[in-house]
Amino acid sequence: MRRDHYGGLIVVSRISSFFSSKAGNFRSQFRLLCIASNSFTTTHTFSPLLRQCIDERWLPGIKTIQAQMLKYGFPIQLSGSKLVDVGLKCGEIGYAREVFDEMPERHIVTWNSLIAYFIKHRRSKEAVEVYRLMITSNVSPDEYTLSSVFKAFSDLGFEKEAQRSHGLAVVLGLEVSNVFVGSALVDMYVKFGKTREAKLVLDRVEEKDVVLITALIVGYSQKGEDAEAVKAFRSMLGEGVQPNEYTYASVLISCGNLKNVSNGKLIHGLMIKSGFDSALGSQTSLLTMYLRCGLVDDSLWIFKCIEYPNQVTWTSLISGLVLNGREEMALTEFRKMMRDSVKPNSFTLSSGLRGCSNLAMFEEGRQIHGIVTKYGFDRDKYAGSGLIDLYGKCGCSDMARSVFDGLNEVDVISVNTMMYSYAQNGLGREALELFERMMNLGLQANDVTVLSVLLACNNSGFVDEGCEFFESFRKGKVVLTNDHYACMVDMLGRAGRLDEAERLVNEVVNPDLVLWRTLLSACKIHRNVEMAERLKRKILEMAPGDEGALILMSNLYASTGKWNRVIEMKSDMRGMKLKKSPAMSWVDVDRETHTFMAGDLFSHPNSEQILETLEELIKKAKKVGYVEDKSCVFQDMEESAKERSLHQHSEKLAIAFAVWRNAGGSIRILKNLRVCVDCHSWIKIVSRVIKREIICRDSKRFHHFRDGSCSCRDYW
DNA sequence: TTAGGGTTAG
Repeated sequence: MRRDHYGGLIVVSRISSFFSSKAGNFRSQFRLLCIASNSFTTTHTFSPLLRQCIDERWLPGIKTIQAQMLKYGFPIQLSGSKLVDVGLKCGEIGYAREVFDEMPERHIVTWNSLIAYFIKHRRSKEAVEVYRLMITSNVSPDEYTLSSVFKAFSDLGFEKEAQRSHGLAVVLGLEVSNVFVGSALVDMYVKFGKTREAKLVLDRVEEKDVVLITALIVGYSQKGEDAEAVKAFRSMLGEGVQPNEYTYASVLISCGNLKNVSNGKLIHGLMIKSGFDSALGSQTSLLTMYLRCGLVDDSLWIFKCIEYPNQVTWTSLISGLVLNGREEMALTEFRKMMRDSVKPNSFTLSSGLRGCSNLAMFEEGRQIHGIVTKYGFDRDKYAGSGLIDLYGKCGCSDMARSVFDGLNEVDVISVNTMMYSYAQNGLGREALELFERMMNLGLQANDVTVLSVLLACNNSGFVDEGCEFFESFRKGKVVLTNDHYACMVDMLGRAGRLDEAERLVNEVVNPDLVLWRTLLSACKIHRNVEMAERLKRKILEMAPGDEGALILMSNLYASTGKWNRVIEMKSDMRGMKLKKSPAMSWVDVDRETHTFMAGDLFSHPNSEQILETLEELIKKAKKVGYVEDKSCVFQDMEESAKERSLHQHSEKLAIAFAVWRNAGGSIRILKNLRVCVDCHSWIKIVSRVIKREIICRDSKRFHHFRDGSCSCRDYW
């Protein structure tokens, strides 16, 4: 390059030829010029270069020129707006802010750009600070400012300030005339949970568009005002506004919550027609809708059509399958997701864990715990609650507690889960201590809290305490449901306070079958035939042929020796084609689940060994005092046959199998019905004989058998 | 040169 005192101009002309060239080329030439030429000495040289750098939003170039200009003492007369703009676009917020702060006057666009940058990067506090500075500098915000800043207010929960700015938007006429401002306001009120206000804003906006209406639908959907969401969707169609993938995504969730398949299918059709059925977000909602409506097959078909399911899609599938009682399939899908290298998040993990806890799959759950740890969700409240639930439902309250103590945030749900775990495992005192702590923390109790407290009292036999709690809950904020009453009825009923229990049922506005059946089962325990018959009539009026009631009656007649009535009941049941569901037990040995059915002695491949071991165990148990309790046999048969029938209960078979396989550790049994008195006393003795803990989860609660006694203290 | 909405959970 030629250097003379005209050098600057020569450089300029050369540079001009670079203007049309591509960015990369320009930049490398620029660097060369910086190194090779000391001709950057006139403003003529700087200006075009600077313009090019700005056009290319190339901050390092700008900075170099600025440094040069400073070096040669040229005044910097640059447009601050441009520099801020370039700074923001290059992500150099420090630089942009520096320039911004030095500007004596700022264009409104510059204010807006800075606010928008902070909001985009979720730095709401700084956005609001700039906005406040704007107001105190007497710069009037415009539609761009307001449509941005409302998001920051909702993010920070600044309701009062938000209302003042809303007032400003009204004064400026922007609330009505600018749909961006309107949408931002709707979105903000939705995030504050104020759908009524959001709707009022929407109604005032002159020209409604898809985003505005969708924001409101989202609000309704997220707040559980699902019927309103569907209504808003309909009126949107009526007004001729075309929904898009976001709209479909939200309204479908509401259809799912309403279990309104017909609407859901209609909307599915609209989606296909308008071509929005291939967007992942709306596909995921479609999947969720079908799952919440219980149409598992349809949802699997939808899932199959999704080419690249993401984390959310997988989670939706897994949680939906668990919701529909398809835990095994949910876990298979969970494993498939991991194989496809899609990372789970805390939602996914908690869904997977719930699948395990429903089936008390301890080993499988432990493996997911490993994944929870691997991805760093150990202290997360969602995954954590899943773990607490798992360990609670597997009978390991200690492990549940250690997860609970490690959480980085305790909320109502995690405390509830922990309390419920204690309650199920008969650790009532621990549950109540936690309840007290929760009150001290100022956490608001909800319906699950109330249920956990009552269940804790029920399962631990704290009847008087339970009644006291119940009375105070009645005066509290939580609306009591039939479930709460059922728990109390069970508690009073089991304690033999049948009249009180019946009075309580009569106090309920809409007593359901569960309540009456609970009372009936208390009659069975206390062998109150007269009251039971009265209740049976009532239940059969409500639900002719109710299986639960008939079985309870038949067992009650059997336990009071009224065999003729038993035969009558059984033939009635046969007439109605009702069959008692078979008693089943499941036991996990070496990560495999084995199923046993009462009375089924031959279908297991190891039947011979199982029966041998069982005989051995019964013999040993008898030596230390086990005597069959034949009152548990609800069939009229000879005494020896009764004994045989008792020996064939599914949990006895399952335990014998586990003992034969001699896998270490505790024996974990899951049962579909409740444990009978005979098995209960037998297992107590066996736990001492074999010196192993046996944990049995029946349909209602846990029994931890250890060294001859059970955690339920024989009260269940 | 500046602006708005979604899908998964206990």
